Amino acid sequence: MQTILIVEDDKTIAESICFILEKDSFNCKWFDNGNDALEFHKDNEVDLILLDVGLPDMNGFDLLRKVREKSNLPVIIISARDDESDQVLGLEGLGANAYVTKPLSPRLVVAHVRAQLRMVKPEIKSGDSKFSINHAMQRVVFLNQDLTLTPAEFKILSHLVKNPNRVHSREYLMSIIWDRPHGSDIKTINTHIKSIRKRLHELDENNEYIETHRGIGYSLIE
Amino acid sequence: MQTILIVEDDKTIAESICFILEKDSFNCKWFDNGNDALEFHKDNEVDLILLDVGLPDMNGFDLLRKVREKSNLPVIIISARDDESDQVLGLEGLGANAYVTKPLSPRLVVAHVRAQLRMVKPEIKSGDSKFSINHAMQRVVFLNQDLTLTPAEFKILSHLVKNPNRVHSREYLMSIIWDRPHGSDIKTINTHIKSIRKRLHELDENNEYIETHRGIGYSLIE
DNA sequence: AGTTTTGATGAAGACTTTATGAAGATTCTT
DNA sequence: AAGAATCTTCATAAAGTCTTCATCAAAACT
Repeated sequence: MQTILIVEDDKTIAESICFILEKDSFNCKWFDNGNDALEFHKDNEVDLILLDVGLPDMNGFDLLRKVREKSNLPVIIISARDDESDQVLGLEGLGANAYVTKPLSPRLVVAHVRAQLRMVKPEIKSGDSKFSINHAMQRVVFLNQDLTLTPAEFKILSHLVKNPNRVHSREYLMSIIWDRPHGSDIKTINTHIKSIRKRLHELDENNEYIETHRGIGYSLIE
Repeated sequence: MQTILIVEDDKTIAESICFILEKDSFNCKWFDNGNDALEFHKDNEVDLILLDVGLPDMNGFDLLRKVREKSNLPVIIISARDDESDQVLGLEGLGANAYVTKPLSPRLVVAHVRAQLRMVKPEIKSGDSKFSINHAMQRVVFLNQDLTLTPAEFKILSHLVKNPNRVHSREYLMSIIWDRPHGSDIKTINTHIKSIRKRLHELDENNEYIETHRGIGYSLIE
């Protein structure tokens, strides 16, 4: 589970953000002042900091500066001031990753949190799928191994990986392979699926990941 | 140099952002519509997209969705609407990385760009590559030996060395050889790759360092 | 159970993409 | 301007991929 550190002196705001974050199964740790937050950060593993720059004991920017001396974990600044030079200072000068201005909705804050964490640990799907996509190499990663696929196979499998647990018709999978209409036999898909399955079996004998849905199409089971 | 793609139909805004970005030594590419931008993204290496969601030909969100099918590069949304649900949709639903609302100052945009790219960068090369680049001499060092390359070969190979383990399309490799568009046959790249491979083989018989990705391009394996 | 429909499988052939060697065109040097 | 180096094109060979087809197996239907 990922830990979010929230540094915010307004208890109401902090609580509502924490509430949503925890509902989203984050571990949320709240501090109402910079020094305590810094202390916690020193000894604990933190994945992201939500930082109100208007703190009583310490300027939020100072806190950010101190954090940045030790780590470059994502920091989202919360500010009551919609001041441009503040934003530029925070983002560029001190290395914050995002800047949200009050009034803020907790839902939006969570969206920002997710957006940041997505970058640090890309491709975390709901649940921990055995599949992920290596865009840079045009490969599908299966059980931490790169699968070498033909272009058509890659197009099909990556689409299944992106949309698991739902049935995709052969017609639709055909349309993924070709940019423009192509008068090929629909059964071609069967053969492609066959070779994808074969490659998957080479890495994992036991399981059936691609399920056939009679009369409809195929789906990938997570 | 990093390439920023800016998709924005307001010429004034686009130009002022481009101006600052280029002064900051980014390579900035502007499109006033989604389709052209998508086309460019297909064949070129883009490091970040600045996306106005209010486009004439295509909803910006659709563009983002299409981009996300192929890559997970950072996307910053520019929007005239300060609408919370739009922001949440962009950030969470479609995987944008930041959301900036108009009116915007170019300086702030650049700050956001830097903040995003800072996160992606940690592709620090582990120093144990068999390749390195001697810029001063315009040479690639391979197994501690200087490789004599022609200008075109140097441009291609040094780019592969700088960005190993990812596929580079022939179109993109072409654009590296020539500064401005050049109506040459795309297959020219095959010939250059051939001669680079030949030179590498002269120093190391056994291994295949440049991998062919059918229908896509080439990559250098570390 | 027998028939029909649908999918799986393996292999052949068509087709597409890439590699290769060499020739022609271009550019650079002297 | 001649010669050398480089870049591009071309034809052909080789490799890889896609599609089709025939056959078998499995499920659904009577």
